[in-house]
Amino acid sequence: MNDLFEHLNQHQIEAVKATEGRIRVTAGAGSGKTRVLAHRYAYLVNALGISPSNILCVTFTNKAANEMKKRIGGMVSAGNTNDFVCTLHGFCVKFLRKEIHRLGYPHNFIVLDEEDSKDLAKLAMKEFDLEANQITVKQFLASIARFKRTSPYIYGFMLPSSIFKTINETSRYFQLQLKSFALDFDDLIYFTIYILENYSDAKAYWQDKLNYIMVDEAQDFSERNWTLIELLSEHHKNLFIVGDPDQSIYEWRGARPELFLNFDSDKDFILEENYRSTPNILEVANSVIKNNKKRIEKRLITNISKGKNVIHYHGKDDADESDWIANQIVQFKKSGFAYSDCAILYRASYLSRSVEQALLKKKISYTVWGGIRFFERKEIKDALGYLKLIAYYDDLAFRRIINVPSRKFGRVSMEKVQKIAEAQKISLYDALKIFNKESGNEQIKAFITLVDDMVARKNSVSISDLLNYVLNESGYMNMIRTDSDEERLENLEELLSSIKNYEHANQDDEISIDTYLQDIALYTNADYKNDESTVKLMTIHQSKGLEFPIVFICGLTEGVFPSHRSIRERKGSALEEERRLFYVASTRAEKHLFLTESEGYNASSGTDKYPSRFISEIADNLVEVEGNLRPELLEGTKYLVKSIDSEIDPEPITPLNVGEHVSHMVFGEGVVVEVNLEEDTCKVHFKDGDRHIRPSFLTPLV
DNA sequence: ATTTTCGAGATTTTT
DNA sequence: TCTCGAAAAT
Repeated sequence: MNDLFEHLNQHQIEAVKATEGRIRVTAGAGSGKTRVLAHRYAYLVNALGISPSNILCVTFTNKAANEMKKRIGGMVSAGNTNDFVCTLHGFCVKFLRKEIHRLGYPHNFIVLDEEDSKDLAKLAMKEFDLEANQITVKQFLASIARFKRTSPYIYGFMLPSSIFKTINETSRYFQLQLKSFALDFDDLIYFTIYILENYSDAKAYWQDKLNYIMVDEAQDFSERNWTLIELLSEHHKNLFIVGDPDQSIYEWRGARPELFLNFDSDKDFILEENYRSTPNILEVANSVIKNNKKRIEKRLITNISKGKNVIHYHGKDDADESDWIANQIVQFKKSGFAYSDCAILYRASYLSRSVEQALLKKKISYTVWGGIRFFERKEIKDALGYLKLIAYYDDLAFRRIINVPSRKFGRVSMEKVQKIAEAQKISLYDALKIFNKESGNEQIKAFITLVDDMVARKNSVSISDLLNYVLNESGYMNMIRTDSDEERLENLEELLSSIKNYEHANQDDEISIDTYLQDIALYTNADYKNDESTVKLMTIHQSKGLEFPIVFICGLTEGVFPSHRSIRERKGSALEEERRLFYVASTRAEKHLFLTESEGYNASSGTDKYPSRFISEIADNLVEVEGNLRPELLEGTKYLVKSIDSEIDPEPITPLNVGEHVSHMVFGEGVVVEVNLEEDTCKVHFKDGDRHIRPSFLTPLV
């Protein structure tokens, strides 16, 4: 039993042993919080005899859940299923499969991912002529989310006329959702809360069942997440939360780190000892994060020896920056590191491109983590669309694949079928059968025969065989093959083999297309593609919770990281979040940390590129500069920061004219040669060349 | 009249 | 790389 505590320090052991009551653990980066959670879980099971079915362990991502399961699996004797080690959304799905019948929904309701929601939104908007010119799909979905947050809409879901007095695009969106019994991510949380609050027997059952609840990354919880978790722990009151406000990087999505700070705890633990990074790296992280005003002071200490300097490389353009990174990796490889020891982190996914090119050139094998997430890939969604159509006659799946591959069934045919479906209140697929009798073509006829055939056989054939057959017979495989799109073909192969794995792993249970689709409903990542011998490329958000011996943070350009959107947001909270993002990124590194950026022209902000303000926030003696970093570039950053800060009021509109003489703080005097009002930039001829500059950065010369 | 193809434009972060 | 709108192809 004691070996359970062997690899823990005193604070960690105390936290693990504090099982009863409301416990809060504030754990800095690299202080071993996952380890504490896993050990606590094992302690509950092995030492106290609690059954895993009475423990809920909530993680933030599916990846983290899998990681946690693996760790726990190594400590808890086999046979103890840990069903409730999952994301909060994952728990809600499990909960709702059992309980949603109370609201008149079938247990096999569909979960909409973001793209599905977008498709639905587009449909609803189109019907009311609200296409992109008025509001974007994103804005429309945001308004739906707002509506769901503020209205008792679940009641309205069941009786749509009672809540929507007028028929509009919003009510239509709800109607479409209801027709497919489809829940989006928000619905999962809200429906669960609704059932717990309104059905006392369900509430009694679940509150009694969940003896112990643990939450990882609790600083990323939204208000509704807290409502739910408090509701679930109301009876036993054993709630153990772990988090780090400095690593809150999801406020844009509704995370409320202050609720973690305000948590009403019986006992508090603080883990400050860092086991991951060298002091050099920690000091860099600390010297940036301390610029945040909204923060509790926390000091990370470490016993690791000093280590190598953090290096800032300044490239002359983004290709140069990427090449430099690739060269460093080659050097590390020569000195005995593996490619998998290296990670390249960036603010936005599009930044991976130039890095990828450089790695390809040097023949360095790499994996882009979740760049395009596996289950969001077109071909995977199409393949699953065929399965969904067979399993549920799902309308959304129908729309997706009816003309893929082409069956001469375009917009006009779709409208006709939709009319039939609407008039008779039947699914689109049933409507297609009626449509087919009147004006169907050969291909549509063959499609119907195929689907009907598959529906008849769906319970007697294995899922993998069925999918394989459908993809071949429908001509989908042929389409991909004639495109000779190797990657898509491989992805489909991978999907098939993952289904085979699934069938193998669950061979004792009764499995069907239905259960399979339900089980993968929340999976957006392909976690099984974990290649040991490749450099990892990922966004900083995706890197959370991971660690690597060697980390490159690239694209550290003002306007990219921090992004110009958060800079523009006047409240400053967005900028503080960017800073926390930098903190997360830099504390991923164990031994070596590299910060890279480059000169050039930034198309999205319409100006030249300057080093990120975060670099200038680092104390001078902490970084070593490589590359030709001209001092005026750092001045440019300072100027950029200052002028945006002073831009509190809407900038005065004094349009510049072509030919006007202007002066710029860094580039000196010049002449305006072009004015672009739409992009709010102008091209100025300076003595050392032409540059695009925002008018507000120029002073007219009299 | 419909469907398909082709080229231009745009990209934060995720359950 | 993917999405969307306009011209070409059926």
